[in-house]
Amino acid sequence: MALEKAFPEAAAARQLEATKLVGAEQQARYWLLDPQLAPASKPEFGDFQANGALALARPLQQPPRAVAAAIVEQLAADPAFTALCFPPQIAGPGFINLTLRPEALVAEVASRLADTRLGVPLAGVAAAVSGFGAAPAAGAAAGIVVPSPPAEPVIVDFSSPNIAKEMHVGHLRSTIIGDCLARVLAFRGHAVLRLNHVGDWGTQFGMLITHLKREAPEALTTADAVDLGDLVAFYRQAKQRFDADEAFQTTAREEVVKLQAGDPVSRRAWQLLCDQSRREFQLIYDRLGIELQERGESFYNPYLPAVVTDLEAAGLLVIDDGARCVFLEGVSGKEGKPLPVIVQKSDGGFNYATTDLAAIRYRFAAAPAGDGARRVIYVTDAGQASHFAGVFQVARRAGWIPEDRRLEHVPFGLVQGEDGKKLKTRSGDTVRLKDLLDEAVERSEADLRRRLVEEDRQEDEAFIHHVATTVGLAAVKYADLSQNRTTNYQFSFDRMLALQGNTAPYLLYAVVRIAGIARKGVEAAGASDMGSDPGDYGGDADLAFSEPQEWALVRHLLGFDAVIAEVEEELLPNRLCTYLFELSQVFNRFYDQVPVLKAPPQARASRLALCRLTADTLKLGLGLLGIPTLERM
RNA sequence: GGGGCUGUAGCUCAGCCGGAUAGAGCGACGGUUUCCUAAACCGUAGGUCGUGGGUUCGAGUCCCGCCAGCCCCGCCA
Repeated sequence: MALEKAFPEAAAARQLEATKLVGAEQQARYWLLDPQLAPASKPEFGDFQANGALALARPLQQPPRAVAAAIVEQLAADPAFTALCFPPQIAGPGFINLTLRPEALVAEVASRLADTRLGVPLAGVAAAVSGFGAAPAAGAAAGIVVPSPPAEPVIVDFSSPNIAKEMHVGHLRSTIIGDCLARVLAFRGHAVLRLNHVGDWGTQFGMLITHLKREAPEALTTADAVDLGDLVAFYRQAKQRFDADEAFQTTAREEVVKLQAGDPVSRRAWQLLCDQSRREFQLIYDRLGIELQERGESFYNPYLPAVVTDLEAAGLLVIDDGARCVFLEGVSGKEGKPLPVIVQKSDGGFNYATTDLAAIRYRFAAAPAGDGARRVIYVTDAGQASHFAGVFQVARRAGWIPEDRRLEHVPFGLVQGEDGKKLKTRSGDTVRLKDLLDEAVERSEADLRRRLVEEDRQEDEAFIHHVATTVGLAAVKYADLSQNRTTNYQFSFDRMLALQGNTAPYLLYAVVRIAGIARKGVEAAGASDMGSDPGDYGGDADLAFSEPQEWALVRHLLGFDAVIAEVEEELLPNRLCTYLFELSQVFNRFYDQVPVLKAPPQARASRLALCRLTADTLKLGLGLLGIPTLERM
């Protein structure tokens, strides 16, 4: 955040001090030490704390507090620093506590109010604008310093359901987390390619087509001859036959070969099945407000042979038991033998590892023969961690990943039921995503209707439907995103729809409260002669804050950009959720204890401005989570 | 057998490249409404951070051992 501009100063001063205190021969070593500046761990310590003095004490052979004192002396001599912060306090064993001057905070609030990006820089612009003393809004005000957006895209590979199957809870996390990460990256100014790597190729199709030829041939020639539910049943039967019947297996494998070779009849059947599934997936995506570009496994079919050729040329291929493999370094399997990644089966066919390798190769290859990606992110369950580790290693050794490009697996844990086991329906089936979303919305609607009765409110059906849908879907998304991605999480309708706690309804309610103030503010403004532009309640006022709850809100609001930067780097949406939850809590305390509309004019204008900035921050933050907000609920 | 992830309050979980007295929500108990939606706010109780070592001025956080749970491991994806 802009407030952290104090940081470079502190760092420079400390480094300067280190130079003086140690001999020249040791300078280089300490030059690289950082002052360990971090947000204060407790409000009474101020805004930031620098812990670097403690680490320096030993090498300098001086008491930590003496080192801290020397640093503080340097800081005090710096006009830029003293303009921003009060004189630093040395506390405890040698912590340096920094407190920002109110004027600095107010100035930053004012600049955020004028900045639609709320202080979040566009990627690549950060360095240019961050010179000390530059007004944070300077970039925006000077009119788009933005260089042409980077041509190299960031690819987010997520959702990835399988054709001829319905989406189930297993796809939930990938879809929601991937969408959120894509939104954050796009907001930071990256060109984002959202790829849906659907399972539309391979053995499963041989199975299905072979089975349908006997059971329901019309499905292979006529669109929608059987509905998707039946198709799923056929798929299950096909799988059973495949596992039990050797002759069927052979036929199915031959069918795959025909399909991959482009046999017109097989292709036509495949196309029909894909179209049908695609429409079904799209219903879910539309409902969740998620955009995706489909590029399934079949897309990489033409590139599969080149994978093998490349690996062969790189000298990585080994034929083992008739299969072409690359043996992994540093990963030993059974009996100490290195673990293989099989890229071509003994029957000559390719498997999913080959497809994943072809995808990596294509995605990093320069356009137009590839995507030329700068960063590729895979959002899949943690169970595939070793698969991706292996595939990534092969891709690196093959030389497909240029220097300074990033390739990351973003794993997530399982969705579990409240019994701690994998989520299932009462009858033991996997839960269909559609049913899960339906139930969330139904429960949300029931809650709403109960409240309307209790509060004696009248709302029309359109309102009820809209609110119930928004809240229900938001609850599902938020429950997923607010959890640390890497761990399994327990799915609970009751918890996610709770009106209090770290839930979507709680956050949405905070936005609704502010919207209420805005509405009333505009009505009141119509009566008096304050400005009547509803989008600008108090924005132009001179800001002045006095109450502790106002300052708490100010300080929290100014942390937004730092959180976004963190999510972009760590790819952990729950950090943003925690921030927004805390912001809502701080706002609710403010709302509870500080009157806004009934305050005297000067305070009122400042408080309205704070409300607007809070609402904007919540809306933007929730938007990045893929959650739309409401004016009333 | 090898590898990965996880173990923090009764429950669900945070804890941001080690930092000051380990935080929140739910649940429990007790308060707050002439006032912008009380779907809120305030307070109390509750933890030897799985366990044993180690590194460090300082460890929930890093390293090693052990215990428990989940997941992955050659021609499925």
